[in-house]
Amino acid sequence: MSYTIHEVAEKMGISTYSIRYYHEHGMLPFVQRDANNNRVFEDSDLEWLNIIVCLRATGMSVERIKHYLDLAQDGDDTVPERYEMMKEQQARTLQEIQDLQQHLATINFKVDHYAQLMENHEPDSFLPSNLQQRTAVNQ
Amino acid sequence: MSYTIHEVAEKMGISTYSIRYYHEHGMLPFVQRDANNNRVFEDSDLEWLNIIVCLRATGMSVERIKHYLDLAQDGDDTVPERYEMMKEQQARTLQEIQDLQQHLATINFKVDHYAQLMENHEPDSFLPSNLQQRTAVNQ
DNA sequence: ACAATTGCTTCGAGTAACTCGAAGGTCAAT
DNA sequence: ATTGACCTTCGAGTTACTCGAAGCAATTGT
Repeated sequence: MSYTIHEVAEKMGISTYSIRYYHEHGMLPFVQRDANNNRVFEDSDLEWLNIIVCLRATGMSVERIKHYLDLAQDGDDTVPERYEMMKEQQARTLQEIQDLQQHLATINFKVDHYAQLMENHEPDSFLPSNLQQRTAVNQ
Repeated sequence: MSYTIHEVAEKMGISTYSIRYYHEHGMLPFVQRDANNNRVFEDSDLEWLNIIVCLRATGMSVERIKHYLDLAQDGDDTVPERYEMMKEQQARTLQEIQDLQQHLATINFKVDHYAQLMENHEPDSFLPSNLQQRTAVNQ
């Protein structure tokens, strides 16, 4: 089964621009061209793209991903380095999830606070303190 | 208590460059200057910066954050809009956490796979399928 | 007392990873 | 025959930093 760039973009939830960008940067080395020079994607290319999307979404740079994919093409000698890269990415992602949960708590607090304000028609008593001091004219 | 830009950077875990960037873009409207034109940060400025860091880390653009902070300075009439913004950010962050957890599962799988390979000194049988077909020379 | 160091400043250029528009080729359908 | 739907490349634009250079002020070492 083969796909156009738009079908792939749809399937993977990224833009055609990104896909071309990844291809131009050597991250999709097996993508073929048809008679009109259009890119032709196979299921195996989608597997590669899936890895790319996963690593990008978890904060690995395009350059590092390229390196990882190059390692994968260099055979089993590179398994230890790939292992280290994935361990690092695992740790980074765990940390990122924790950070986001912390930030989410902050946002939840804001949401609840504003909801209360709107329910009670009370003035905002939880503004950063300098707003109360320095822009008292607004109160 | 007041702080230098380096102290703030340390405290907040961001670079001095970012802090200057936020200040230049009107997101830290209350930061003062000393006799030598150096920025002087108060605890109240740290509260603002805390919000900025939280919203940036959860994917809000600098422009939107600026708008949110402007709303906060415009008084209680803007509470409903701020509420909507935080609801949106809440949803976005929940989604982002879910996505990351999914990606983490993919990475965990890779880590385990490589760990097994290294333990058993076996060739990699889980490469994306085109690597096995098209670069069989490496095996 | 004077030079060196430290720490801040602004300004302008550079970077990563897209993002987009323009100009153009191919093909199916009206 | 031309319209429209896709695809292409190329080059410029965008966001959010990131950095280096040049300069000023206060402190520190000799």
